[in-house]
Amino acid sequence: MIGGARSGPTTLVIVEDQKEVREGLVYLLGLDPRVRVVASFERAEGLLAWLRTTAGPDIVLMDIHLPGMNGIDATRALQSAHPAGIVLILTIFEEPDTILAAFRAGAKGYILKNTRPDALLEQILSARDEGSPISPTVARRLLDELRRDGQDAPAADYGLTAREREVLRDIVDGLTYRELAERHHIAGSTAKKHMLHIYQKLNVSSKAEIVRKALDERLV
Amino acid sequence: MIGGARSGPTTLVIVEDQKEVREGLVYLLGLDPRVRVVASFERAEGLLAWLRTTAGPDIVLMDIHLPGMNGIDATRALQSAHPAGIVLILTIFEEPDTILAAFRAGAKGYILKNTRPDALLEQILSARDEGSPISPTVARRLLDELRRDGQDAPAADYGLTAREREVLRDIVDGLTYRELAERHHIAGSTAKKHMLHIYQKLNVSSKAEIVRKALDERLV
DNA sequence: CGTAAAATACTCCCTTTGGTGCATATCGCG
DNA sequence: CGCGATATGCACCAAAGGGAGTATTTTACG
Repeated sequence: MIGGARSGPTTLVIVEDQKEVREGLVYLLGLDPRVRVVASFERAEGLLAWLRTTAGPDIVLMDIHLPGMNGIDATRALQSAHPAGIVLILTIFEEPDTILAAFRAGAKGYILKNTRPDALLEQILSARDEGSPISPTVARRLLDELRRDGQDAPAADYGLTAREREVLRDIVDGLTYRELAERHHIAGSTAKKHMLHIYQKLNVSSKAEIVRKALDERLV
Repeated sequence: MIGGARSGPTTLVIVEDQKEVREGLVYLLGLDPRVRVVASFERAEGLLAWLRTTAGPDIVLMDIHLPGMNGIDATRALQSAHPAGIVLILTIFEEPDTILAAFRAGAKGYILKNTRPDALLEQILSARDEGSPISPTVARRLLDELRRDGQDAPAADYGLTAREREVLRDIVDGLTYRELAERHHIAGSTAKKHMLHIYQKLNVSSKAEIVRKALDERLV
């Protein structure tokens, strides 16, 4: 079982097609007694076949560019077969799309190959303890991408005044003009007047429409 | 100007209320010639005041729990005054809400105080080069939170009937009972009757509330 | 200082909505 | 078959909402 109870050092598997890099990693990681590389593969298919007959390692270090099945598809396959398994992407690629795809596939971390050896080891160990090691460059890409996703609305504010935005918020919260008036210590008729202005600016004519529009366009 | 062209070492400012920690950081970071701590404050207000009279540093290390203005509000203020400035949160707190709030406020990185000194320095330097250093533990929280955001609709349907869901969709689209009735070839009073049932099932009492609830809980 | 925009407030009028009660038709299921 | 849930419909009423007009005070800005 991948990710099962450990005894002794954290067990690793490496999937990396370049022989020198693969052997370099095996050697390098072999120097530290806290981890133990139990297998390495140059193709993802090799790992998947191996896992059908053997207890899985604690962590898989996965390259992305591989002959045959790529690292992201392999991650997805691994996750669906062993949901508790920990896959860390270890690559030189940092395209936003690739990064997002990796995490969507279930990768727990994304480390760049230019990471210093001692830092690499720390990152790998952190993954075993419920962490998600992500190289700073990768993290920035990821945040940028998610920020764009989340909002990026050019914030069409329709020329609403500060007061009108306040009123709008309360309406979206379901308040009547009377309740709204009490909360802001103004007359109900004034609250209504503000709303009428908002209606004109947003080109709608009922509370239901305005709530929909405000939520859709994130005016609140 | 924060984040402006550098000459020589990366300049840092530290905002941290605990005297020992602050002085420890100043000392520790002072050992490396690649960075230079140009100021430190125990309150965010001090930093903001200082920035009004002085050219800003490359990077601000910001604690979250501070007397007076907290680190997240300070980050927001800093970002709105100096959009190019780089703020790294340096704290012991790792609550998902706090983490999200920090990034939404404009923080570029989020480092935990238990980070080893040499790693801390690497992280700080990576931020200057378009990176976003994020401690593994924090990254995991962030990914979990963002994953949750995207999907997870337990789809509470409140026992609505098929007809009621139809009516609900139209109401969310901003139709009046009359328009809705025409569209479905039923009487307006019937449309209203359906809505009254929906009100009871969802425990609300106005179109505005139902639109809000339907959109919030993805009932449409 | 003067002007324009914004915020405040009221009146009148009509429409829509929310709430209640009552009634009929249909359908599925035990 | 009869029961309950669903869908349909109407009447009535009070509350809220939408629209138009007018007017005073505050605030912002050149």
